[in-house]
Amino acid sequence: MNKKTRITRLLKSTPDGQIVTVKGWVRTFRNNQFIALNDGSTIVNLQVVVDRETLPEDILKRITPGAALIATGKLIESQGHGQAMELVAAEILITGDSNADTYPLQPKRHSLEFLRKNGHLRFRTQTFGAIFRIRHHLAYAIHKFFNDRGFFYLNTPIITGSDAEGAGEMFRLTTLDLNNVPKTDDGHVDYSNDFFAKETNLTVSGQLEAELGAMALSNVYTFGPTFRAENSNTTRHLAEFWMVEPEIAFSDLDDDMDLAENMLQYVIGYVLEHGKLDLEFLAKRLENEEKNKPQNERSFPLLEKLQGIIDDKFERITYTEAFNILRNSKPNKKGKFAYPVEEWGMDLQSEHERFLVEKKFKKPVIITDYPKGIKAFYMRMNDDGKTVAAMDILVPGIGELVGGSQREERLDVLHDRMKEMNIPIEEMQWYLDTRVYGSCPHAGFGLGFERLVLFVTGMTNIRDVIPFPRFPGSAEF
RNA sequence: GCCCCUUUAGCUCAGCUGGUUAGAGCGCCGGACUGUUAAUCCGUAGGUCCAAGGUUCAAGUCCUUGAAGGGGCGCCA
Repeated sequence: MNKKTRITRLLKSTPDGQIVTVKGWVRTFRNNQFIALNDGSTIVNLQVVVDRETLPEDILKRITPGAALIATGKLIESQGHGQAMELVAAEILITGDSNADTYPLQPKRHSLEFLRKNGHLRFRTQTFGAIFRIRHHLAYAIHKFFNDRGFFYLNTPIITGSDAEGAGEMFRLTTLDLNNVPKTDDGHVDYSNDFFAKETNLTVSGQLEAELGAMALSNVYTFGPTFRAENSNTTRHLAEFWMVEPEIAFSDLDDDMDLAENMLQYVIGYVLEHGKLDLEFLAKRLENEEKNKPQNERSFPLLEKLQGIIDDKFERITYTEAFNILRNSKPNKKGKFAYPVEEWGMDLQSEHERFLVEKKFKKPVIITDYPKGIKAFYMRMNDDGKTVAAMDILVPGIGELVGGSQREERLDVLHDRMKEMNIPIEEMQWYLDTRVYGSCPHAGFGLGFERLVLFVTGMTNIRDVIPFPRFPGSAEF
């Protein structure tokens, strides 16, 4: 079964009549003669030419969209115009038929909604093939980026016994009989007989554990599944998503921003090089999609947008600067914002982020030094006593792509902050110990991997860039 | 969780101020075709107009409720 050549490799060879075997799925069959065969290795189909004089009638009838087959024959320069080479089949072996009457995918454009409903087959379309190849390249590039810079890949727990991460609603995990939940005398759930003998959840972030690693290995990163039980119904949220969380010791917020910016530029450069054909396809797709939109609603052409990320430095402004820009902006003065910008300390809404990124600066913007009231307990207090050393990277079309901060390394300050925000200090001693023993300035950030894939592919719904999306009311497969 | 929109053939959609037998393109099926590129040409079949209730002489079309899907907002990555 191993004697096959993947189409991506064939395309790099010179066709001179060599005998090759390809294995893949039929996309279309034209003129009873031309099979467009795709094996998933590339978006490009290989044209397999069959001789209908010699090919048995029953085989000919079974070459239908979606059918799996093995074709062996000579690879020659194509006599047609649409492709450089083609395979003249001497032998066709169909390994799996596909009933054309019931196969949902037709050789035509389908809506993303329809393909979402047929999620088990959408991998076989050009669009989703491209998306998931790009997703792979991005994941690989992230590992490569960190590895090449001396970072260690640290696996933080998926099942967590810590409920103080404060990043959102958690999924509870238990083996208790839900029809007969044991209770303690005071009426609470008795976890003493549960699998872990305590309350456990699916992780919402590996950051706190990553900090433990960074305080010994210096530079670490996590890249794993993350879960949020929020009832979020948007095109940018999932209940199960993948997050990248580097953590760097002896570093401050500037180092953190540099790391994030360099990483984004590196991985986007990597896909521009290694996922060129897929990106070109997605770019054309986006262009067609937006043909009917009025000019001012169209997004920037995909490839130029990605090249711009590499060529341009990100804009860096403080929350206070952003606040002033927004307060004095035209839409704010004309009352166009649903949330007027009036009081320092307010959280920035989507409409504000979009104004800054898409109208004002027209490139990624890093906003730093947020008011302490709207940020997490572990972020380092600035000298003004009002803001923390936090940073969010906002990008066009997505909004928040990265959220990070310098961590509070001073035990007394951290202690006070935790008290202030009602974080259970007793349960967090393991975390505080990093500040008790050999504390140092350190920083890190979280990158929503699917949001990165959204940004790079130009797709607009996050459910289309993860193979098996989980969201409120839906956990198919 | 809140707001808006959509639901008509396998898919993508049209269907006017309510009025005869609900249409198109593509797909499927049948036929033609040896250089096609989502092939092309000819032909046939294919409908619980999302569901329930209501208004009306008459409802795909109007109203109410519900379901499913999409978009926006909030929560965030």
